[in-house]
Amino acid sequence: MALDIARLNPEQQDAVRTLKGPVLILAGAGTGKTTVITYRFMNLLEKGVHARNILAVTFTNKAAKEMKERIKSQLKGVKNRDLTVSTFHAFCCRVIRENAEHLGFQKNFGITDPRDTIDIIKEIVDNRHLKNSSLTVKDFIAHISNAKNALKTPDVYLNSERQDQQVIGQVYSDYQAKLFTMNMVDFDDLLMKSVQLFEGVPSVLEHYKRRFKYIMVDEYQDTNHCQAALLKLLSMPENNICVVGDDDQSIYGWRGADVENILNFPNIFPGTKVVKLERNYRSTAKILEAANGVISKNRHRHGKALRPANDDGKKVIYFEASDNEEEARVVAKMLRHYHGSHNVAYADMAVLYRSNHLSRAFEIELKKNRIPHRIIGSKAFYERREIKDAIAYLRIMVNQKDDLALLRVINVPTRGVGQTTIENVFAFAKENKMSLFQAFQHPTFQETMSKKARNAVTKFFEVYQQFHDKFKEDIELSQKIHDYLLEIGYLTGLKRIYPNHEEAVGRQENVMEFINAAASFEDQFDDHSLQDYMEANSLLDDMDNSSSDDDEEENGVNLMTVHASKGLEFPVVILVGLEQKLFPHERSIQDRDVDEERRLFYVAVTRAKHHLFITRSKLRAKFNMRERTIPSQFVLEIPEDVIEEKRLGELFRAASKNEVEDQLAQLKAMLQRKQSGK
DNA sequence: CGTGTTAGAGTTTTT
DNA sequence: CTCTAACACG
Repeated sequence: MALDIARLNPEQQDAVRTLKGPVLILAGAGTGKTTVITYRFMNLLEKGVHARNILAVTFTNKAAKEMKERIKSQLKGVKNRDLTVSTFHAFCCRVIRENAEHLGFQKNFGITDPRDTIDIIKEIVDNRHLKNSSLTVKDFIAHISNAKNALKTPDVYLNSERQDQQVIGQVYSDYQAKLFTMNMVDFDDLLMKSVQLFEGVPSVLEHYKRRFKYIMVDEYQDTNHCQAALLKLLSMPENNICVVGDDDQSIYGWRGADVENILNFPNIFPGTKVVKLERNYRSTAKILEAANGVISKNRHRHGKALRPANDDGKKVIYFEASDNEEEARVVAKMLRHYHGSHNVAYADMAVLYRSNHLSRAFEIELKKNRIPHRIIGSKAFYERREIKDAIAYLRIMVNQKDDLALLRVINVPTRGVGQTTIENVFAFAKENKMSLFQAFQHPTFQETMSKKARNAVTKFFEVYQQFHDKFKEDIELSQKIHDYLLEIGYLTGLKRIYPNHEEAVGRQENVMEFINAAASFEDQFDDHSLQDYMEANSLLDDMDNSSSDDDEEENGVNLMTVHASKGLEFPVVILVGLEQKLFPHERSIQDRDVDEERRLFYVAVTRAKHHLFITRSKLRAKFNMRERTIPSQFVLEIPEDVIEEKRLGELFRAASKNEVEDQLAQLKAMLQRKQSGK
């Protein structure tokens, strides 16, 4: 099928047609960025470039998946195996795994979850008696992460003249040592070690350069120093690199993203062709005027304005609730109103908030009103204790050096391995420089254990060994996981861990759901390897909660943070909690970096296609208290002629027929619930 | 060794 | 309010 480039506007065509050399596409929100990047990919294929030689990098799994699907639907001949469209982290993970030996790691290394990092740093702070240092565990973690993003090794800190830097260096270096002995890496390591690998082993770099002759990067404004370095290494000297981004949507500065990467791109890659996409096909003119008006308050921009392709549309509506209960009630009512009177599907509406904890109030209210909804980005499922336990059981199966995982499961359910045994095994492992896994099985150590503990541990490792072999067999992965968790006593043990019958059943269902997720992974990727499944799990991003394929939820209102909404669009957007100290967030005000918050607000506003409804609560619940609030400065920055404040009575016109029917259905549902409840 | 209770602390955003 | 860590008891 020929590519229909003619339907693109001139700037878009220009971007799609420029295939050689460095290209910077400055694409405002809703200007057809994804279309351009996908078309350009396909144009490369059409001009004879092999799919194998193209690398496309995105930030989220969802974006990667979407792009892959768009390409595959247009070009049937492309094989999945040849397409490299992945996130930075997934790509780097692959690179490191393929070259683990160069870094001294075993190929089956694991990826820490953030909780592991906390535990490790805590222990280090303890050992080094840094409890009273001015830096908290959190601070150390942040410093280490920033260091990695900036490609700084522990030595840089250890060699510093400043004492506080040296302390960070010590913790950093201990942390790396600990990860190494556990054969694990963290998120930032994936990126940093890839760069170190490319810099340190030219033949490896050469290999990937030969493979990936054309590179495309989405959301380039969100790259950090490390990622930029990686791309430069890979693309030099031909520099067939095309990056797409929008400096006005740079919202990950706190994570090390450096807007300078996109601002300076033409200087780093001389001869860059710059294409600006400003024509917005998404939103109404009024919504764009609101967005443009607010973002123009920022300095230090590339400078562009969104030009509307659509009609004026409605004004932005602003509402001040007296307290958060009322805010939630009004939002629910508004959703119903749009659904009933404007015929908008619930799935086409989104409730956006600055921080996660605000979601709760709306969740409760929507449940009460029986409005179908889903919360995107709550990793809550994976945070559940029983899921973490199940994962730990699998982690130790993949990587025997994973002390943290073993520690987590050795006594879950309780097997008689108590604190004394744990302390002893730690000491023994340390003395003999071995992993806990080895120590537990060492005859000398086993003699020191109580009979009860010894029997339990022996049984544990017997089952372990049995399944260690079995996992190599080519049987259905989900089946193997199920049997393993059953045999080792975890599935049945849940009843003992949670004496409350109902709770035990609920937890068990969750674990079963987790096992089912493995089945759908198998179907999707035709992959029965436990290691690959675990890797996919670790690299899951919050948008990727496919675990709930509930129809109710799939077709429901979308609740998410503004960060999570980037890249998405909705006919109706409800933006809540627009209060000073909440949005912009208190910390950004202290740090005098309100600009990034303003960009975040800009992102939120530009998600809306037709209707934008903004709320604030005059009283905001905080812990147990209620605090008086001030309207967000951003609301005041919206040009007056495109926003109107409404009072409670003015919000809803006479209810339409649809709406009445809707409410009737809701009443019926409530009645039924009451009856069945009694 | 295992479990239950209580005091205390904490809410930004995430690959 | 909610989640966690420390502690005391059986």
